[in-house]
Amino acid sequence: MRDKKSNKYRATSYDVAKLAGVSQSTVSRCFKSGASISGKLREKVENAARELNYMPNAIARSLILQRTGLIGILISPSINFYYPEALFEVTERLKALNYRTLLFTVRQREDLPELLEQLWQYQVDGVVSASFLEADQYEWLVDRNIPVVMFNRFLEERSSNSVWCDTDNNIAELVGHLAQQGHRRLALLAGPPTSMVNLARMRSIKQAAETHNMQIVNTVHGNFLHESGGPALQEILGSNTRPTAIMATNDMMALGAIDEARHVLNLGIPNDLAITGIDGINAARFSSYNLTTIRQPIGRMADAATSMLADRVENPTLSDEKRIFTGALIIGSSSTSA
Amino acid sequence: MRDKKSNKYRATSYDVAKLAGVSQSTVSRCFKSGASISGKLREKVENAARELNYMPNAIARSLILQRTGLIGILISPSINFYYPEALFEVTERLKALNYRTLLFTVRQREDLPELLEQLWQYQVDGVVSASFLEADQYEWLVDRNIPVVMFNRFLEERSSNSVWCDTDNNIAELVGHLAQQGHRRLALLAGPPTSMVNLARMRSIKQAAETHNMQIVNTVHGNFLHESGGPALQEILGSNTRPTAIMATNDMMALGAIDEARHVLNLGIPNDLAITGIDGINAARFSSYNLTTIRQPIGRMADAATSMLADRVENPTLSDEKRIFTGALIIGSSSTSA
DNA sequence: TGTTGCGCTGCATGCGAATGCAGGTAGTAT
DNA sequence: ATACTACCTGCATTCGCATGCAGCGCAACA
Repeated sequence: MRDKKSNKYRATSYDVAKLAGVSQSTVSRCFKSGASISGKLREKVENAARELNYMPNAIARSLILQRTGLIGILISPSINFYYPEALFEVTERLKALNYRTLLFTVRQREDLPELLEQLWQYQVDGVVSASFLEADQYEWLVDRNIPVVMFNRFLEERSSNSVWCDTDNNIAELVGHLAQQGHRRLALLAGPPTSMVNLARMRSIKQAAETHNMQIVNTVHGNFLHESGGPALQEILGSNTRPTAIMATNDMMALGAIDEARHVLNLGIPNDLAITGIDGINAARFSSYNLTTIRQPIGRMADAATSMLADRVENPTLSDEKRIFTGALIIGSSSTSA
Repeated sequence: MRDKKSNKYRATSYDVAKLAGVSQSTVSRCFKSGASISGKLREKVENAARELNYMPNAIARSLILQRTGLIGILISPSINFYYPEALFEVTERLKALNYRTLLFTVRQREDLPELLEQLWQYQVDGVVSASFLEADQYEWLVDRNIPVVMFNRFLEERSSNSVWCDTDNNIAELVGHLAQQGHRRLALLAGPPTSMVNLARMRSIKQAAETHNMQIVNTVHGNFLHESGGPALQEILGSNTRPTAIMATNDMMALGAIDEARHVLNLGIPNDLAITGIDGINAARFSSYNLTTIRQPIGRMADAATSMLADRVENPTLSDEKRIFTGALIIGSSSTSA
């Protein structure tokens, strides 16, 4: 045992008990809300605790309570990149619910198995996943009694707790807007074919285009980053049938395309070419771009995810729930001249 | 005790021991690297563990080892906003060193005392602070034997472990560049007067301006966000002596100023007005802006911070160290016509 | 065959706090 | 004064794993 005299020694509830002249149980009860303890003793304990710099050891408490108060967050770089506020929103809301955030970053699918094991070893009370997560990995956690909420994702194969933004209607509205502007030939600036968000958005766009009798003359895949917008635009415009409007499945690529169009190809946006995005990232509002896009209600989604998760930590028998939000169409000058 | 038959029961080392026909200590040793255990028993234990889905409980292990493997990260929104990769870099490097990240977001100074208590209660092995942290709060942690590394900050009052980017020389170079372009009158688009980063940058700019015999005609404070760049620009241009160049103390405000200049005031950048930033954020490279700026080596800084911290967790007696990096001047078209 | 030594294994205990239960005290009612 | 509550408090145990120490078996050596 380390020297109790040393200023580095960390006082335990026993030390406080001895100094206050009470038992360890009394000290413990003193730090637990709603416990029965008399005013006199409480004061003595609190004084002793203050003198010794005592605070309860959350690790020891977790061991006996079978609850750590830790929530694991799985997050891929992209979500933090496009919605840097999302992680903060989730963490702050978890804190308000008295949970702490154990952060795990997920670059690639292969990282997951090890991360899941760490979640399990650290006894997290629940998991928010804002990254890939296969159905069987979801199940792996559920089997171990760890509630999971998927953020901005859901599983096709089975029910799951998830928070999702359904942009179908917004996209239909957006395509309608382009049709109204006289556009008949679209090109799709898509993201990675492996991305669920990308696929869902592509599907909606295709469907809406059909409804409005618009032709999708070309589909090119980028990687969701700004730098992939330019090359993709070049490829789109290099083919035989030129579109009059380009719909990107995220904002960043749309910005890249706008930059390429204006500064490399000397095209006027929106007069020579209309460009739209989806996400509603911050930079889309900058007046250099003023991008037409669809904004997702990230704050409300974070709220939903954390409260759903907390409910399931309290009551593990709750069945799965999917909360679906809708976005907001934002018409900017990248698709309409003022 | 929960029903062992239930599929929700979590096996302990005792369960594995019983199934494998060995003692609990043997199971424990089997999961510890470098422990003495014979091949035969190891195999038996591993089979039993697999059958029961057993993995060691990191919480119980932490209790006895007096080490949690948790590193607390204090981070304010702004750093994640300007360098969304920083948090990921730090977390991934910590993971490589076998530490987990306990994330705490810091909106305001007042949040800190409570967060520090949580760090202490959760027995973190160390702390990376990429947010405000007063000298006495730093001391509070050090007193409790928790090593701390400041990221992109340091303390004036006392020595500390910190990783810092000294942009003095870069700023001198940048001012020299503006002088060479013929600029004589500068304005300062500063950040919050409470921000340490902002103050350091302001000081360097003033000093360099003096060296080059340039006049700082005006200093206006924004809040480091894009939206504060426009109003600040208006205020700067509204005063009597107009500058020919504006130096912002971060990129985001510089972009806001450029947008305002071009799209509201119809000024040509850089011909009517040169604008520069500092940070080297992603958007600064977008060809709509092509901002002249100073880029900080965030990846290397993250590397330095995590390895410094790990060293101090292993060896608490190591004295404080300050690692200072330098940035890189990036000349863009916001300060020179092509 | 007896002895020494090494390498494993198990026993017992401890990490720090929470809690069921028993016992104790004070206050109220009879 | 006695009985009965109600309210506190302390004892002892528990959570799951790590580890010092003792004991045991086996091999090598004399």
